[in-house]
Amino acid sequence: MSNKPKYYALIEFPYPSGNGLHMGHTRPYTAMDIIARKRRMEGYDVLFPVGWDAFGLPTENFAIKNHVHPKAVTAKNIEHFREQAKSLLYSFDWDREVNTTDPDYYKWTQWIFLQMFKHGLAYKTKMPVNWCTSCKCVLANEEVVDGVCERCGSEVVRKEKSQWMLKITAYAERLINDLDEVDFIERVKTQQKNWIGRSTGAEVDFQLTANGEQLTVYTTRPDTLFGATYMVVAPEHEIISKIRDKIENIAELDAYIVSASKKSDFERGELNKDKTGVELKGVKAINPVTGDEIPIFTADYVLSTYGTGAIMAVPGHDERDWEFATKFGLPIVEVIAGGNVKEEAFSGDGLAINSGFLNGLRVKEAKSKMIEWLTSKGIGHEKVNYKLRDWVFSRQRYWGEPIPIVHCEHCGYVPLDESELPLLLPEVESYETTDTGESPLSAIDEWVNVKCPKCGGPAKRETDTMPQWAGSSWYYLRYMSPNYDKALVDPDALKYWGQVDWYNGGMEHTTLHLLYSRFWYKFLYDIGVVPFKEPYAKRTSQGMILGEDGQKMSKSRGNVLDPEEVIAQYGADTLRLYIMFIGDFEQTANWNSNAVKGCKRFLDRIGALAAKPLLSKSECEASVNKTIKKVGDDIEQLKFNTAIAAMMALLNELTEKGASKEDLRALLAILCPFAPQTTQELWSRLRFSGEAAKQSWPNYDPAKLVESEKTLAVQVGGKLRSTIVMPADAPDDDIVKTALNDEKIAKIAEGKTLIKSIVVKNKLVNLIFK
RNA sequence: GCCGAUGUGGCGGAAUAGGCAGACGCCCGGGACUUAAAAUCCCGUGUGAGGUAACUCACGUACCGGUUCGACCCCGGUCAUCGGCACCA
Repeated sequence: MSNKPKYYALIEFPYPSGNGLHMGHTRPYTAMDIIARKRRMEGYDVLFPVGWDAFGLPTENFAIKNHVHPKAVTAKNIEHFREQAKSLLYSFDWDREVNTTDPDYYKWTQWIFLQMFKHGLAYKTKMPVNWCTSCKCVLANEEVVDGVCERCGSEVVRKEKSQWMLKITAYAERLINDLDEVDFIERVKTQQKNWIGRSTGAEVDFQLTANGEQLTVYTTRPDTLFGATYMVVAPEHEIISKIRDKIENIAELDAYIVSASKKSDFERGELNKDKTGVELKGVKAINPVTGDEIPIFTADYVLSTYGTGAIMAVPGHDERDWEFATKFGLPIVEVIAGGNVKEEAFSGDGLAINSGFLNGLRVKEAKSKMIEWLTSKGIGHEKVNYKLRDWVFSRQRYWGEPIPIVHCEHCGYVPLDESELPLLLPEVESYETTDTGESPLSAIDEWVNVKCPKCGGPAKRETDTMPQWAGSSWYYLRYMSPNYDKALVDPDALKYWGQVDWYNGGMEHTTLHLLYSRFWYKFLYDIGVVPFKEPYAKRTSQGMILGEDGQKMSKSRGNVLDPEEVIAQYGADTLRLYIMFIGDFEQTANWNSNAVKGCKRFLDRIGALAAKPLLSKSECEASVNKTIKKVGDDIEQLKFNTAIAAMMALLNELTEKGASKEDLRALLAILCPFAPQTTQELWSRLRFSGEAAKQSWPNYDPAKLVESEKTLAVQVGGKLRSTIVMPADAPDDDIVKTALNDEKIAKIAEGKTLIKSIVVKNKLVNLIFK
């Protein structure tokens, strides 16, 4: 903590896998290292930390296979990562390392969980979950990709299990709205918004003809209520049991429900072209605006987890309802003019027809009028829904933070007293999940059986552990005061470091880590632990590095390139330069072994230049000045590739014209964040004082950016025909006159009259002849 | 299907407040140095045509069209590739 302005630059801390740091790490890490180094040169007090996201499955699986403790595996992997990071010359604050598996760390992860529990944001519930058949573990929705486990690629099935959940949905609205307050790149914002999936509509009650029951639906198109000709409920919907005695075809219905329950969410989605369903015969619903009795179906295209699990079907104006209605011969009523509902559903805008008091209104007006009407009659109201679901927070594995909850027969779920934290992960004989799908912790009787903290009666510990995302949801706070033991972060340190100023990380974490950690931070804000609404002021994202063949680097493809090999062959500076020069930082890029040489040559050529006799007076002052500005500006915009190109161009000019001491001093200073080793070596050889990395970032002189002479393009009819040299800011008339006198232009102009000329100051003149 | 990107030489990529397309690098060709090779240095390098030559002309930023004195850039449409979401009512 100093009087200098502070700057907090953050990378996503690595999972220390057995494979070590890979090429994918070097791009974002080098980028942020360059930012951090530049900030230091600019006089900031910089926090640029690193740590280890060390809980997780690969380590645990390795431990099971090789009969070693995950702790030992983790320690070994971390050591390897640390060495690699150092050999890449990353300027991390090595005295601030955090490790999510360290009890002094996970004590606070457990503490946050307890606060969530106390505030009703952590709850346990029986629900269908995603079960990975290979990991033998529950997965969050975000961890299921294309119906398979994100991590191991094995099949994911549905299973009923009692699970700890975190109520992220309670923060859905703020997680969307507060994106307006932060500087995140647009695609991150859009992706988070789409994932949260906010939609505005209405809930509407439909009376049933049986048992005095009613059915509430959610719809985004209340304006089409007059066209609702049937209803559909999800196979899991509770209404089925409530009116069971009135249903005439109960056997048929039960068979359908059983078959639906056997399908995974993914399978249900896969079969989306062919709609299936069964009518609940003997019971009807009443359309509240038409008074018509309409049939009720159950079909698995309606999801129990969204809205109310029931819909009003408007086949005229919803594609899925249209398909279902066509297959089952149900009436299709047109209530918005503009399409041909006999041919296909019409979901566009138009005027309401066949809709009583809505007739003649456009969709938007009709919506609000209908909501107004429903509200006044007490049978409906406006409603916002989200696609986001609550976060499944239990894992049936060993290598994670134990959940600090005890279950007592009398008192229910009872939180451990905070003084008992950390709840240590006990030693076990086997790390393998039990055959019943329980965590290995469940096998340790003396750990499981405890006294209830509330009533003292017999109770059992929770044996599930937290998912890997827990520790990473708040690690950036711990860096501010890694050894503080009275709270998760020292309030003074927090006050000093504030928000993360710049956080760069992968797009693949947009709907996982980035969303989760924003959620945790908002919760900590609500309970007064942190002072801002958002943890990260700025978020950027790098593109992927692919193999030489344009494919994702993977062992099975055999196209993996180890950073260590490149360092051994060319040195760390060359790797750093090339990974930045490879292309647009935000775009995917293919590795090219040949192109690496260019960066190596660049560094060698600077060395050669520095070894030559120096000029006493600079011949390239203007170019040096311009390059300082360009490199500085480009770094801020993550345009490292053009920053390097500009330095290469400057070197070409210096090589041609000769370099002065000051030319070299400036070039080495702006190159230093990219290639710290080479620049320091040359800095010493040139007997410059101090360290290259500790120089001030060079200033450029704005006055010297102005050139006294300009080369202007001369166009005829928009096509380049010649160039002329003019004093800067020459009057338009002079420019046109000079252009017309130009030999080439005069030739073209022969026998023609000039009818128009356009002059763009200091750039070009365009002449139109007739 | 929806959302978000992207499409430029042999290759990676530059250039958007609409103003000299191809910066920088790789590859490739020619030359110098060397007994030779590597390394290094110098020259050339978008395509086509013409000229002994300095050069000149035409074409050219996925495709079709438009706006403009002028379009890689803006507008309308089409195609392709990549990423995300996907029966979300």
